[in-house]
Amino acid sequence: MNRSANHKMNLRKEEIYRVAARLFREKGYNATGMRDIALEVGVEAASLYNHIRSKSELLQQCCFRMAEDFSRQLQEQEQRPASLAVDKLEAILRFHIRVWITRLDEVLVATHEGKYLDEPWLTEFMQERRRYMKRIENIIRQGMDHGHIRQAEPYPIMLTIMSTVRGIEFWHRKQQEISAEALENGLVDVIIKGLLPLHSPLRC
Amino acid sequence: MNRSANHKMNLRKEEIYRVAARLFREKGYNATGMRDIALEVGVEAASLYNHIRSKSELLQQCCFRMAEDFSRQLQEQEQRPASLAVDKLEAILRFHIRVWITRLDEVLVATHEGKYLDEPWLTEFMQERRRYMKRIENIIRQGMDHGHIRQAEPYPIMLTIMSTVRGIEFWHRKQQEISAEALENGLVDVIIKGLLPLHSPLRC
DNA sequence: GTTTTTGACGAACAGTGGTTAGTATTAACC
DNA sequence: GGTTAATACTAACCACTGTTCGTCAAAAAC
Repeated sequence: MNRSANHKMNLRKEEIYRVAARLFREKGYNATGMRDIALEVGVEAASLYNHIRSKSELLQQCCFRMAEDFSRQLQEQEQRPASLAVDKLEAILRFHIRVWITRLDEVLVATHEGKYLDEPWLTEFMQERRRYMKRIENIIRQGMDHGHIRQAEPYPIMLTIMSTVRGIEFWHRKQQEISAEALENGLVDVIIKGLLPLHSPLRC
Repeated sequence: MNRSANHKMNLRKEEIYRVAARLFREKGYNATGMRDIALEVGVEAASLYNHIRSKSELLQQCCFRMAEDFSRQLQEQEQRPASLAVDKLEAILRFHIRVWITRLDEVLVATHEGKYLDEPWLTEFMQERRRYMKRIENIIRQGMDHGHIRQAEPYPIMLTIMSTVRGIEFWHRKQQEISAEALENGLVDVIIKGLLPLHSPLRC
């Protein structure tokens, strides 16, 4: 098999993967049948098995591709100087936001449908997520040690960074009445700068 | 049928509802069978239908009970003086957090499995959520008009208030290494006060 | 030009889903 | 104590699930 054939094969597999990710998001993993996927690919359900091993393999791809992309980005931030904790957190937050804006299907499947992974992938996936959260907590702690982040519980801050992006799901649904840039900057502002006005007695 | 019998009947129905909410959260709506629910209630699947009309009715209860509780709380806040926008938002946020801490099953089902509602409930449910978000946005705008909230896009702020609580799901899973009170106050702090330390040049 | 591989197909399987019908058992009411 | 209502049970139904099998046409390889 030459390179071109290999490429063509992966194209079809990739198409199935993309259709599956979209349907898994729209209808949920369990409510999406192989026949639904096949219909949108333009093929019979049985034919899908010439390209993939099983339905659960599609879910695994969704989850672990996202996990790897997130982990790789976090590693880049970890390698920057320790004094830039706030900048790291902002970069991490912006990366999260952009993924949720540009790759909503995959990231929502990984977030909402990951619990349907079979073992041992389920355990591996949840452990990886736990580790990821711990690494962000460490960066927050770093920032507090250097005095660049005010003293507070690192855990709720980490949860907020992880969870704020989920609102982007609603932004996709409505007619996107504000731009992607305004959304990103707005979300970063809320988390990084806070809600209160400059002259508030609570701020200074 | 006297009041005691009526009460007893509602007790059984309520038990089914509670079991269903827990299983819907743990395994998802579609992956939860009537036989699963029946097993935990201690009865055969067919017997459930002496108390409920259908599986989807259980989902409807989850979704619309939560919707009503949230809407009622929001109405209380809306009736307070307009000058207290920040206090309103804090109260709303604290209400959200407490619901996510004390009634995780129901609120997660409403949030994650609501899309499996049949029509016309699906449309009604999503419209109600849209309205709810608009009402919060209005409070934020109110605060900006009165100068109690710094000028910014109200939409991302609303999304953050709506979404931060989702991280509480992870807090439930782990051994709750911080208390519910510390979690609540920590989350409120991040949103209301922001991340940066007091002496940061970005704050003052 | 022949052989081999790829990929699509229709049919079918075994399991599971929510739900209903009919019946027996228990509890409440007069 | 007999009647009635409520609720439990067993059995079954039918639609649908992910997946496999054997077959066949087309494209790739030699």
